Amino acid sequence: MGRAPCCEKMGLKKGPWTPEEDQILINYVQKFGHANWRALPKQAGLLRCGKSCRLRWINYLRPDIKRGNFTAEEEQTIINLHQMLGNRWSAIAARLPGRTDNEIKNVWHTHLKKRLLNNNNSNNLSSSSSKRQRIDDNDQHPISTTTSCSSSDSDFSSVTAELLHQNDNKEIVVIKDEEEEEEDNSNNQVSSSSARSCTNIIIDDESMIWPLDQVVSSFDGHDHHDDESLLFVNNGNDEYDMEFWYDIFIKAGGSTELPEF
DNA sequence: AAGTGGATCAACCGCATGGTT
DNA sequence: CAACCATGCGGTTGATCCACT
Repeated sequence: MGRAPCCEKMGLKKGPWTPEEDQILINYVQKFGHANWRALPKQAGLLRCGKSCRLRWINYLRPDIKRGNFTAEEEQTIINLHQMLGNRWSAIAARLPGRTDNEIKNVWHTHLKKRLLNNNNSNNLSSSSSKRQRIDDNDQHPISTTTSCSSSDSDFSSVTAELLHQNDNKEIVVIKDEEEEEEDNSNNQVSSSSARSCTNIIIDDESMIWPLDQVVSSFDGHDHHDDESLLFVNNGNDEYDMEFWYDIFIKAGGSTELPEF
């Protein structure tokens, strides 16, 4: 579709912002707001494209931006949220007041990712089966700990969500619905509308379907053959709404159960 | 002091998405 | 319904800093 070319006009400035430019942008936004980023630079007298102005404002000039290093609590929150949401930096930033998606993304790539890698290197898991190997092929930093939560939300009564394993863009979440445990669990169908109908199904990043018992036991070393669990993998393509899982996690007070790394 | 390489982070780029005409 | 437009998002880049040799 017709995507508007950005900064197509010659003469628009690029690169680092000067204090003067910052001040012009701040003054303009404080006076007139930023209803139209595209028109803003022209009206404010800036030789920048609207996109650049927006980014500068959002990531640096906004009055509610928090400055300084991330606290240990913030870092742990990022780690937990990344487990639940993957690389959804804006979603993570929305839950960290004063922090921007760009900042969080940078912190993740420069600090947290490495820290997890180091910790996991000293905590290596040995692969034991071909199916396990298949899943771990792209797994650069598996997290061997388990994060659990439960929810008493009326819509999802007695739901327990357990993050079994996470790697780059894949989360494996076991959902135990006590109400549905008594229902038929032979339903081997995948539904994009609700993971509750994904009984005993796992989808990996190539949309392959694996038997629940083989996959789960390969991760935690236990036989889940009789589990009436729902196994769910987010493959990072937005087929499933990880916000849903995050909400369950938060409602259950999951943030207090931080995995040890 | 100069050179080098890794770490950091602000900014850019391209694509996706949703709203409007 | 299609085309257009504005904005948001995530990945990537490149300038700068800093420690080390």
